[in-house]
Amino acid sequence: MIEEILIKKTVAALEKLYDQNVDKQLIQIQKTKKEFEGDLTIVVFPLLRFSRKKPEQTANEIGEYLQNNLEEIQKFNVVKGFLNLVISDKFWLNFFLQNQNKKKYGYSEKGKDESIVIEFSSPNTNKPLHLGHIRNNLVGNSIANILKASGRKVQKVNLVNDRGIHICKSMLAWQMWGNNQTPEISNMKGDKFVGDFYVKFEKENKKETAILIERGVEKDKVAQQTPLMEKARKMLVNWESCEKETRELWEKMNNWVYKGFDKTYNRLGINFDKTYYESETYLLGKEIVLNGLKEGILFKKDDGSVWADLSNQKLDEKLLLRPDGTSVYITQDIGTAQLRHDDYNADKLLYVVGNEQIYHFNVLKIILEKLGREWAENIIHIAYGMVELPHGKMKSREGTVVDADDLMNEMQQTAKSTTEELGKIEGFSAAEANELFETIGQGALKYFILKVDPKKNMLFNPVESIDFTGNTGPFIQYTYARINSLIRKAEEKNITLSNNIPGNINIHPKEKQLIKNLYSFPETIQQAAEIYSPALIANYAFNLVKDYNQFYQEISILREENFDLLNFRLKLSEFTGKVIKTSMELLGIKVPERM
RNA sequence: GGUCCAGUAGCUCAGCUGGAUAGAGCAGCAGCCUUCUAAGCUGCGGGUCACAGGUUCGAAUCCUGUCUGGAUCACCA
Repeated sequence: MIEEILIKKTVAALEKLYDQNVDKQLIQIQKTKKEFEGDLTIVVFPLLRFSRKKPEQTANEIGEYLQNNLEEIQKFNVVKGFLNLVISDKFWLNFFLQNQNKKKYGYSEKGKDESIVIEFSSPNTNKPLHLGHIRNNLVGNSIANILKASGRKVQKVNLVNDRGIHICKSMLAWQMWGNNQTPEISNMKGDKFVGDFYVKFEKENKKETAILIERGVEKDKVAQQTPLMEKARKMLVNWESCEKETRELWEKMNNWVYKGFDKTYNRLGINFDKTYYESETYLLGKEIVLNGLKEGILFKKDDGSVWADLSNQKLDEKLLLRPDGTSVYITQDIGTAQLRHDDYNADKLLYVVGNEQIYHFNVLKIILEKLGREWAENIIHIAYGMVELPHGKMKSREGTVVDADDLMNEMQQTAKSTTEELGKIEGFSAAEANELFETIGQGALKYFILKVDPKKNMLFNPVESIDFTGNTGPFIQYTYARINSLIRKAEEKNITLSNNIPGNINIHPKEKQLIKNLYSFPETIQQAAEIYSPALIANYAFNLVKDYNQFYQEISILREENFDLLNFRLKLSEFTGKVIKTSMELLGIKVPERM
């Protein structure tokens, strides 16, 4: 890396010029701002105390030294305390030659010593997937891709919340009001079918709640005391004691849901190396909790419930087992974490889970540590922000939930009408056209979500949010297709590309800008991997594409008569296309050959 | 009330461990297709970086306080 070389040489310069031994941490190198001449800039302010001279003079002296001692430095200029260095064309061309034909340029082995298990998606089997899940899936999947590209060993796992009181609610509702209907008979997607019964339960339970309130029962206790809730709790006890009828119903309904989920996952392009089910891990959690009780780490209350005392950590007490012995969310998470650790013994256990569960993961880590699990410190909660709608949060009760399948359909439809309006599907078969609409629709949706920092809450406006121009997925896809078209045209003209690019060709500023962009791709991937941020990749792709379009618009390629220049520009386009494709792959977005 | 997160252009968002005159896109206005895909390119207007202090040669960035919004503190997950 040129930056590292520069840092070393700058340290040497300070030694030579001022007889000072300077920590390389103090050497600040940044990309030169566009309005100044240069490629890289050294900020000399922090070095003044070593030179004991004015900023301009210090910068000039260091610049002089670097130019004389580094062949990569062609020239330099000084603006205030900024030493702007112009890197020689030869260096950029050299980089270009060495990397243009790499299959997976940008990928590295840097992180190969680290193994990671990443959990994301984690659906409940009582509701269909919605926009919030989409963000979770896209972020999780993309982070997994990025980590892999950075060289780390990655296992993607899903954890299905397939048991618990909430699941019993939809089961109970189906039992009571289902009339033996099935998704097949009602011609519905299985997850939607089951989800409707969950809603039905909540509705009926609300009615019962209202009645109890009328009778004067305390408001905050009512929700737990309705006849329906009692039945649901009883069902959960039955389930945990493996009562046959309950288990059969449970399996039947969950299978409906899985069929539905599979369709959604497929369409989103999401898959996992392993799927955990809480029904298979909660017993382990229970066992760990009971052992903790035996060892006196946990304690039991008079009603038989089991708790962890976290007052030493300035937290409250935390329930781990209900009085009837059934387990709660965190109990199963304890079991799941243990199992996952046993299965993989990974260096890091990542959980992509919404930021509303930050407290939950803090507590989980603390309890695991209390229970003597040293690996608990390897648990990292990647807390992503909520997706908000113009009216605020999504609320199922108010019918403002944006359904995942519906949204994808709408995206495809919008892609279709926009594409047709632009008259871009000449020569496409119906199947090809449909595939293109899907690619563009998915690209728009995925990019829209992934371009924002995962940590932050984001706003999704169903009517306005998704554009196809500007900083969008389709714009990036379009540029890729454009490059492809260019390469095709070159082939039609029987132009044979050559790897041989003379070192003395004149590089246009727009071309250099592009090369610099390509140069920074690998470090961008590393950075994105370190901070778990697909947004970095998205922004990178947008910048790259923007610069390419400027180059494309300003410089003629196929009309260039000098073969070396023609060849170089085509090669540069090809390389750029490859990097666009790779970065979009990291985001889980496909690029079309034509659009 | 405690804890955590956020507040940057009319709107949606970038701005990495402090560095140059705070950037994109959308929306608005004005240009560019007989020439490589106009889902593009060029230009214009648009800002008290919530507010007030502090640290620093230098603060949107770090610290403190205030205001505003959100999350969380469940025998829901």
